[in-house]
Amino acid sequence: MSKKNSSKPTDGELEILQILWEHGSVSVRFVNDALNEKYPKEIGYTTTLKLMQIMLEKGLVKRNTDSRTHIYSANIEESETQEKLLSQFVDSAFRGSAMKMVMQALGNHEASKKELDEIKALIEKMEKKS
Amino acid sequence: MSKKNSSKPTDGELEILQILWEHGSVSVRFVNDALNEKYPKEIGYTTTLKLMQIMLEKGLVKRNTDSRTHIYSANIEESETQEKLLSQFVDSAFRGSAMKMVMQALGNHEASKKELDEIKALIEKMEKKS
DNA sequence: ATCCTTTTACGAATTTTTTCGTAAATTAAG
DNA sequence: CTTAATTTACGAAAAAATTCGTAAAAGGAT
Repeated sequence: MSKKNSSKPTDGELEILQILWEHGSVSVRFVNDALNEKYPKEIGYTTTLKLMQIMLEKGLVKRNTDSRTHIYSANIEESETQEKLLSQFVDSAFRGSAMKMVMQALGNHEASKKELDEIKALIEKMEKKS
Repeated sequence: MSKKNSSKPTDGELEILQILWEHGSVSVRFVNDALNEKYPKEIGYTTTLKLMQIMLEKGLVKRNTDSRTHIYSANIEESETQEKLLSQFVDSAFRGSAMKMVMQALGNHEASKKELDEIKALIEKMEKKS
């Protein structure tokens, strides 16, 4: 039975999770480099390390300590996490109206024909269900 | 010229903004009552007051001090704020893929026929543009 | 006028999140 | 082997966000 942690990862934690989701199993050094590539403001190595150690305690990541450089990977699923974050975000920023948010997102985004087709397909599937 | 504040409102601030966007011009007491109605854990009156005073300094809200009970209202637009928050959220939680997020939102949400029709109309409009 | 309640202002305590300095351990280089 | 570089562990400082206690001011009730 998994203990559900209703508190969401902090911004910093989410940044690291993104890297882990994208790259799988990596060292602290790798994550720190990735962060510093992304941001102008240099982030200290021990800062990243500490954050990842905290995330380990919280169960957000797991690690392999066989070799000296510990190898970390995500311990929560990306899509599940996105689902939770999304619902909280819709509540906090769009007063619970997912549709309002979808409309805003669609309106602001330059969607490709393929993407629009996918959405249309999804909508048709939903219409059949009802 | 409006100074663009790229830092997003905190969770607490956003909660209060929601109430202001929904109800317009209201007192601190009103906001505090609304918050306490929403949450099990009682929030002290002065806590809400202080937060709103800070928001005033930041320019997130404005107030009318003609009468003793000051009347606050939002000083930033809901849709503009939503737009900013949405783009930041897509970046931080969906690695920038708005479409992935839209799909997730559509999939998880029980949409009414009317809502689906609106989206279809929006998609058609977007297809014409391209 | 006096008392009671509400509201504001202010400062500070608390909690959460982020950041980093330092030391010890391990590995790599010469 | 000795030195230098890398990594972990740990604690604590710094920064950001939240919470509240207290006092003074303003109104309302009797």
